[in-house]
Amino acid sequence: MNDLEKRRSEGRAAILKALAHPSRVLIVEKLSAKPYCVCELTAMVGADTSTVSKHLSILRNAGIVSDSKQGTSVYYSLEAPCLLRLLDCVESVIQQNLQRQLSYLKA
Amino acid sequence: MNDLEKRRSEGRAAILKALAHPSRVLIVEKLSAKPYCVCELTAMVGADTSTVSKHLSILRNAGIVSDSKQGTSVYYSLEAPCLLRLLDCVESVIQQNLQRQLSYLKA
DNA sequence: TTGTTATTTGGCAATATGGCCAATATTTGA
DNA sequence: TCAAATATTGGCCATATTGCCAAATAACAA
Repeated sequence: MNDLEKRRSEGRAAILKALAHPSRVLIVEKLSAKPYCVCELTAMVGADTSTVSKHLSILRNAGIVSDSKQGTSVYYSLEAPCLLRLLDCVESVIQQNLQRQLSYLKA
Repeated sequence: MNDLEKRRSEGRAAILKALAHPSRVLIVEKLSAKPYCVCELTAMVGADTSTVSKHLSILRNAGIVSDSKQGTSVYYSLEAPCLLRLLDCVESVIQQNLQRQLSYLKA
């Protein structure tokens, strides 16, 4: 792995890592419909506000979401629209795995 | 987050987690061209054989790659073709972040 | 059988991640 | 100004991840 490849892989892995948590996946899916504030997302995720806030800051640092303050609330929006197709691909891997398991059961 | 949503997010995050490591991203990119054995991938990644073997087992457990033994070697192949488009999306997020940083510099 | 090559597995130490609580802004409205 | 509501940050602990070494396993050839 040369230096260029190494930096490329590290950059890509960093984005994937930012997505790779159940709560963060859920947040991205919810934000694909419309922006939500932290308190709304907190209710959806079902964790402490501070925990959700930290998840959001991870997504923001990765450039996946953006925030804008309105009154005392902070609203988050999805920045990268292609992420939904990305999740579709992930879903197809899951479906393929299920198919495989089914065919093992039959055999 | 109800139970269905919870399980869905966990499943998707598990796949993303399997991808979210520089060496594993590199492996997926290399395997998109053609299958390689562990020793070839070990050379590409530049880590201990045992380390690469463990990375491959993580990818295999996620259904992202499959393996087939040929002699004393084990060849790994990419199972999910859409993963390349997934990486393209990740790349576009990176490019978008760069654009943003550039426009900050200009301002 | 014995040795060689290729791979996997177990074990361990270092580091990273995740979650809650408590403390600290920040904005708004009484 | 003071209190209330919303978010973020710091601290701490439990758990997970990663990478190397050493040991075990598997296939093959002499």
